[in-house]
Amino acid sequence: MSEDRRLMVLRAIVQDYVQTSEPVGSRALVERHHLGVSAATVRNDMALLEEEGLIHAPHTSAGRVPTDAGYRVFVDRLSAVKPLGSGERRAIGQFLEGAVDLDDVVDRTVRLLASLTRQVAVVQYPSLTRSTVRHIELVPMGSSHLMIVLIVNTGRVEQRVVDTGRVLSDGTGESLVATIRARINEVAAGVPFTVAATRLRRLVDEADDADRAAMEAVVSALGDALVEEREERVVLAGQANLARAGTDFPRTIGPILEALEEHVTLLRLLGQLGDDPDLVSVRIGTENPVTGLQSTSLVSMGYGSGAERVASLGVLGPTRMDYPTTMASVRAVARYVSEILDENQAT
Amino acid sequence: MSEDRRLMVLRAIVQDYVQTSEPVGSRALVERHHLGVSAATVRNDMALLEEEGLIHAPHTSAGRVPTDAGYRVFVDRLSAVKPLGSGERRAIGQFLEGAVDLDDVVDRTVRLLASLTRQVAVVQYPSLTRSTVRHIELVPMGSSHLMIVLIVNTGRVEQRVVDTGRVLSDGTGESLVATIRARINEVAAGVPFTVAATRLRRLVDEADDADRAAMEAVVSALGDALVEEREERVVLAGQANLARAGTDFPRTIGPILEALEEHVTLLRLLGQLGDDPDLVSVRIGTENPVTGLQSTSLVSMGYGSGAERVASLGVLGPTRMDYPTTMASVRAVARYVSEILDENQAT
DNA sequence: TCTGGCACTCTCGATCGACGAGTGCCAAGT
DNA sequence: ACTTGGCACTCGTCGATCGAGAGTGCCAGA
Repeated sequence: MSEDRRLMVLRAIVQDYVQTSEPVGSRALVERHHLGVSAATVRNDMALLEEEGLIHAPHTSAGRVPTDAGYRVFVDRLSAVKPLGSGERRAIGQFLEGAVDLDDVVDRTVRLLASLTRQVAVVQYPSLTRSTVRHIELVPMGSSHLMIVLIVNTGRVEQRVVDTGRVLSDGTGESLVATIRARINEVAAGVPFTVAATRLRRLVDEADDADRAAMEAVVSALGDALVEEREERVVLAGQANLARAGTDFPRTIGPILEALEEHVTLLRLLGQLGDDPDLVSVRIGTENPVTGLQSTSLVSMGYGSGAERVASLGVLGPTRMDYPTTMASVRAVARYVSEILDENQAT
Repeated sequence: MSEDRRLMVLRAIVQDYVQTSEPVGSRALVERHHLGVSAATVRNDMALLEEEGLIHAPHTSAGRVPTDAGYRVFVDRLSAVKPLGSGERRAIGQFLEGAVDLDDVVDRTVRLLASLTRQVAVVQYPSLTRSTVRHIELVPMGSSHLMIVLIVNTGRVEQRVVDTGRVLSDGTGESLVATIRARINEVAAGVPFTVAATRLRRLVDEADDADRAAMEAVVSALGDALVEEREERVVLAGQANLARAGTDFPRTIGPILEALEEHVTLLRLLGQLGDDPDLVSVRIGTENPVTGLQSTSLVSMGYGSGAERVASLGVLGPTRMDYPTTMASVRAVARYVSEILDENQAT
């Protein structure tokens, strides 16, 4: 009853099932994989694997299918992340090269991931809270309004219009804007967002009475940009891949699409990465708390400029998925995007 | 053989079919609609309608289903846009109120449309080419790089980083930036984009030799923002609604989802509006050239601040769709969004 | 021109049986 | 203590058959 062989059998089952998408029986197994034993032996092993809850028979007289736990063991102990071919590496580079914009980078990334893995790709925008302020620009609009443009080290840009409640188009107004601009950049530029937020708050207290109202308006708008849930965004691509694979996927396309429209829950999901930020995280089927995604697996990884991971990206597909290859793609893309952000950062 | 009655019959067929999604027979028709005639008479009318190509029988002994041409007649001659309830109007207002951003407006709009119509919603970002420049800001980054922030009257903001090829952090560099900023805003602010583009180009020629290179870099980056296909963007929501309606929709969910990922073709589609920009445009089934969307109808309308329509929005659903209600929703949302943009414009 | 009646056509769903895949278990072999 | 071939058994799948029901087309009469 060698435990090793049982795991080999599990591995073979997963591989075959992923490839054929049909329950795999003992006979087929011994034919396709040269385990040195007979079908009967494999059947015994299968019975044990089933007892352990790693595989499962849809009905009495069908082959076996891996359970979520089975996939888990496969991912953790029976497979290695398969390195990408050089062609694919090159394709990634070419596809992401020449993005002009953070928006553009994110857009290309999500499409690339989707076409690479033929699954649904999910990319989170670099989070503001984990970034640093690069510059804050104030642009007067109309007589009393001010547009605040916030530029972050990841290249992300947010803007907001506030009413300062006083005339800005005359001489004193203009110098006020200049003063505020200088002040806030002085304390905030190059500083992590969380720190900047508190420093800015202090700035309001120090302001002259005359300028306080305007300063207050600007600072609280900046604060909003952080608190607001909108600051966290995800982008999807490849939903069509859910339909492909014909009837393969459960009839549950509806619930999945619905779950994908709940960006808030998606973000929460992406946020829960494994411990090591440099490792690909895999969440399989029911390991995943979100209703509607319990027949899917999420393969994700953090990315970001510098050492910090500022956001995550990943792909979502049926639990019956080619994990080694998918993991390789996700990892490669995450690394590449990180590099690109690094370059932009250096700029 | 009164033509009028025949059209009444067509209308009844469309209405019933939309509601039940099952082919409608002569008996059911006379029962549900009090046309003052017998089933046999209706059958004769149906035979004629079929000859005209307005309805069609899936098989010998089933009821009739409207053809694309039948829906067309229904939309053009047999239905009025059904005004929205006051509750719905209020809901639209509440949902769109409090958007902080153009991104936010677009995002809320697309979600609103999707949930209102229970179909796939499509919203195009206000096109740059049809907008006017509000302000252009230059922010030095690092020693020789410049971030250009372009603010448009619709509230849209684009940014781009260029390398000017000379040091900007010293005194002369700073004054150079100030000069360029002043110059370009002088000629471009408040001006339609197309005009601004040519004026800016001229500015390069007039520049001092010393400053020309920097000016050139800035202007050509601004030009890029226009030419680039990226400048046109669409946002989708409600894909899950395709799956809802169970098997109702053809098995063609896959192709539809694929077509929806081709943003370029979607944009072209949205671009082809009817003549009157204030009217809802309806494209039914095969009237639509895009492969994969030929079993769907697109209900769309332009929107935008001021008199000009700067972009379109709409919904996409099965040809078997409640046209009057959908058209009402699309029109209401388009108008509301236009209002909001107007307000922002005024700001 | 409309209407009731009637024969005809076709789809849909249920039933049934043969087939085949795959298992579980047992007894024998190593 | 494992492994293996054999064998009976279980079920799901596939195809054919059949009846019911819905809907039509057409005709003859009002």
